[in-house]
Amino acid sequence: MVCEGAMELQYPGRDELQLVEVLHALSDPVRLQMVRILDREEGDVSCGQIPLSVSKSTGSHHFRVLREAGVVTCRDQGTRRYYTLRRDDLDARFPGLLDTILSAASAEAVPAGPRR
Amino acid sequence: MVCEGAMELQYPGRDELQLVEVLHALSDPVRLQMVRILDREEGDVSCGQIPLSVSKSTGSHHFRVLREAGVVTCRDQGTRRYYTLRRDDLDARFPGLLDTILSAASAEAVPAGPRR
DNA sequence: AGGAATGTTCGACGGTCGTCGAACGTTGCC
DNA sequence: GGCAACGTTCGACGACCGTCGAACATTCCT
Repeated sequence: MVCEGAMELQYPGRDELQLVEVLHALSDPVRLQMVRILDREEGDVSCGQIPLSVSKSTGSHHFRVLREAGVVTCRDQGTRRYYTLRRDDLDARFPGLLDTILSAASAEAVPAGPRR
Repeated sequence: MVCEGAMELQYPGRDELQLVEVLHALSDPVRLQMVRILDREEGDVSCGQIPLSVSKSTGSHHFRVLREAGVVTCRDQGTRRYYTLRRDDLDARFPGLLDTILSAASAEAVPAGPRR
């Protein structure tokens, strides 16, 4: 849709971030992958730019979960919706959490060849 | 039961820990609370010693999830089963993850009265 | 205006999850 | 031996989750 016209998308404020919600949002392989890409790309990534292993609608759903958990924000530009990691808010509320999880994800993601 | 006699309980080895599984295990309020208590008590905690907000069987179920995700180990002694956080393994595989999450949980857990 | 591109929403589906009480197996103590 | 304490297992239940295709809304381009 990239719609909602006058009203903004809803997501929790910095002080409303719930640890359990964030952990749950990141405990899905697809969503974790999304977050890793958002991390690498330094924001400004739209749905279509990410090579998703699921359908369009499923991808949209996962982005919504991330948004409602407070992990990402989005901003519309033309027909695209760009997502951004809420680094500052996450760091402020749960210091080090995002980085640690991203590091853990990288450390684990050694598909075939530990040292290369 | 506190049984299984000749065979040990199954749980993943250090190198088999999956980030997504760990995050999922910790994304439940009851389980996160369990882990927080195990952290404070420095291991050696049995089911019955924890003030659970759920029934006995549900508590047992959650401990199993934690164990199968590789977050805790257990050891039987008499009629009791003592659980322990797998700190070393978690730290080795996902450095800082456990501490960061525990800190985040503490930081967040200020029910009514930020500074007290 | 018309059409293409992008992303959301809406059922619908199967599977998993969290919860419980009841039944059971172990262990330890009278 | 018998009984109480402890924790697990077994259905069962409702709720939620991940997935999809189809339909829709918005924007942009020609």
